[in-house]
Amino acid sequence: MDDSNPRRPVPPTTVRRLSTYYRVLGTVQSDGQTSVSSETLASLTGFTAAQVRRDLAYFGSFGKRGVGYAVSSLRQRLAAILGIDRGWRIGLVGVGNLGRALMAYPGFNNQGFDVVAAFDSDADVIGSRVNGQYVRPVDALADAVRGEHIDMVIVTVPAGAAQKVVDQAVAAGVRAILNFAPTQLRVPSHVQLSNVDLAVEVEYLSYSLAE
Amino acid sequence: MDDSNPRRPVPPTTVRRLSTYYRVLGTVQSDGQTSVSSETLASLTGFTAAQVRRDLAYFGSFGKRGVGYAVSSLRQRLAAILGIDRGWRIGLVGVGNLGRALMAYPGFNNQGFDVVAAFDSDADVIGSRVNGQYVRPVDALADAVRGEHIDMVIVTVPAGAAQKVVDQAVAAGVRAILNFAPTQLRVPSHVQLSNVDLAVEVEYLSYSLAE
DNA sequence: GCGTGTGAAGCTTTTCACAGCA
DNA sequence: TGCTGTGAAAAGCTTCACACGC
Repeated sequence: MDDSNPRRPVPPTTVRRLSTYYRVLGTVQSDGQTSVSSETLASLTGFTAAQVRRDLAYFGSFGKRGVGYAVSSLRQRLAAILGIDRGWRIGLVGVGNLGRALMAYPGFNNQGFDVVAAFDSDADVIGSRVNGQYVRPVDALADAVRGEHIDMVIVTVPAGAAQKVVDQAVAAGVRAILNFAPTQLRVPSHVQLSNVDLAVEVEYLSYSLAE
Repeated sequence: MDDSNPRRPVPPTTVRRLSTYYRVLGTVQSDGQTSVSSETLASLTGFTAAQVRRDLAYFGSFGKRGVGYAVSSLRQRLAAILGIDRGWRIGLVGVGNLGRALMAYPGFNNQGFDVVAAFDSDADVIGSRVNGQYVRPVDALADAVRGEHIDMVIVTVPAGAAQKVVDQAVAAGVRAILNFAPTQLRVPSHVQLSNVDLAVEVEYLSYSLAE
């Protein structure tokens, strides 16, 4: 079969790895390779070859036995599966250092994601231009979500301000929230929420060192 | 038992959650609560009560049946378990927006982690002061790791520059690397490596929306 | 021959459900 | 009574190992 619609439930761990396959396929492609084996993808990503094959097989039979995977078509497939070929419209709230870093991140504004609006509460920042966007006041968020069809909001405000931002975005009909504030957010079940906690991995390393 | 030394192997997932318990216990403590139940910790973190109890039980019997966990002593315990009471000395390489965001992150430079040195390759940034640190040239990294006993290096440079930075840090004897560059790094097995890929979660959300 | 795709086994992690203690 | 700590069961994920097709 070579359908992109999974017949079996796809583990979240698999989806997160797809993102990495997509990235390294870009570099493999730049290197002029047209075919790549699960073994090679494994060594480029740090996962195992069995994981690579299993992960891809959730979505179809993309490889050729005895050969490997066709780089360019696999990459396109992954883009379709991940939905990064859909031009999601993203609003970013909180244009501090982290917000700016994300707006400039290669593979964010670049590959598939359009940060189409940026918001902040700081009068000194509002009206300034960051990465091609004029920063608007946070109060303008709800109208922008509605009027400019924003699908996803990235939250890079301080923890204390995050829930209010999210409530406004949700009320205005946003479909997904990516939260970088170190706080637990409440959203209705029809809104997708993902959290990135920048402290978790340092503390994990700290634990590993301390053991 | 109430030893902090686990008798059974601790799942990595548990360690990552400890970090979140530690954070929310801070807010519980500020609220003046002295005791907290697994149910409450669950609702504050988004995990389940069973997970909370199981996670903590890996390290001892910290709770009182019928009551809950003593907030302040549990928090101290977690700090000891995670090793964030040890004052790890951290060097940060790449003082772009992401690097600056991390240096200013509440609960980084604050709670247990000291960014004691910052490095960059940009002549315009070198010598400037960021979050209390004078930015030094990347060439000074190895000497600093050796002479100033840096335990951990945070890498926030572009992907293409990351491996070289890591090689220098490793050669100079660093024990752990936290990598934010979207690339697979090679380190010897005695060096702990963790990766944070900022694109993974957006793409995960994108997948969820696309389904 | 080679490398994918996949049953089956093995391992990890979560959830259940309740005994036991404050 | 209320809530922890934990065996046991269930679910989820990874690894093994090999049949299959290029």
